[in-house]
Amino acid sequence: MIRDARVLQPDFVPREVEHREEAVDALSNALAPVARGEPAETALLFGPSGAGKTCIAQYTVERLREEVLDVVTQYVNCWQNYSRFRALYRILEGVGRTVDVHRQSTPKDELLERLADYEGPPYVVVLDEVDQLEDTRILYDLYRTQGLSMVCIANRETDLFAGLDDRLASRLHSAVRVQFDKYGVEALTDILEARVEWGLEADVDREALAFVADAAAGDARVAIGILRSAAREADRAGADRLTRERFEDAIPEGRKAVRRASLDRLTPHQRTLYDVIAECGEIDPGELYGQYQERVEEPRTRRTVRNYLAKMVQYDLVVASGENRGRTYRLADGT
DNA sequence: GGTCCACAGGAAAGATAGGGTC
DNA sequence: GACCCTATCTTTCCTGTGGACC
Repeated sequence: MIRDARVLQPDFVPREVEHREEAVDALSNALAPVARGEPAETALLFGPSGAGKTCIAQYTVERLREEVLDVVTQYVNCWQNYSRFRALYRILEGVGRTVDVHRQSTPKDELLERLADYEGPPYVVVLDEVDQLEDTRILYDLYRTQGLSMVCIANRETDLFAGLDDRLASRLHSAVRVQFDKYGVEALTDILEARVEWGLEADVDREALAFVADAAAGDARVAIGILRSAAREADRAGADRLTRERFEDAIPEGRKAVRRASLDRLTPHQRTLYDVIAECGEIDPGELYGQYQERVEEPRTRRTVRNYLAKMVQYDLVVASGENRGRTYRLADGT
């Protein structure tokens, strides 16, 4: 059943992309000056989760590496590397300048100096989930770094620009923008069909894949998660055919897998808050804090809990509605 | 209208952990 | 091993906002 499991992984970058030719062209054009040894234009990729932003960025950068001999690239997930220090560390890692950098004892200004001293080939940095950066001043520092080009990925343009100072915002307004919309059922079906062709030895009809695409509501991560879950179950059962029924059974697990990836990033205290909200449906902050206090041995202060909740809202796990005394929390749709 | 209260979120200080240096 | 430095997390203090109540 499963010939190549890699193509069913969420971070797989295909050799050919489906239905995103315009985005690939726009990004390729922005990066084209690199081939002449010049810095590329800054590119901003916006769109909802599962719309293919990360995949297209990595695909385009990979094609660039095929065409240009002297180019260095690095992918930085700003969700995981949200502090200025971590993000800079990852960027320096891309050019091999972290040999004697110690995570706890090297001032971040020194990291910046090292980056400024970089004199190698053009360097393209993909900053994924850039709106998660704690300190967006790093973008200004990168913008000013000679020979370094940025591809910034975020869900919404307003989320990114809300956190920027005026100086940087005005510079980024001239950057190349690529907007991604959710995939339609047809497009998502094509993507699934290609994955089946590359990675599975199975009989799957297009109608069943269209059913999966519809269930995923335009989110490629969810669609591929459902496909992966169904393929795994069929493999275990020794089946050689993926039917609509099997996909129907795989939908909860496929969705759960995507959600699990987000929940795994929560600390135990954050997870307790998430569980309380999950059980109560919609809850006000006072009640939420009370229940949280009862469930953990050493509860954090209210202020820290507010920080946790703000982070979970940023992660799209929780939705905060209303202001001040009218504030309530509930789980985000689909979680 | 004035007061109280619950809440959000910024700023600064404190606590902690990890690594380097002597 | 003691001390220093730094990043990160947490707490404390504070201000602003808006609903409820008198």
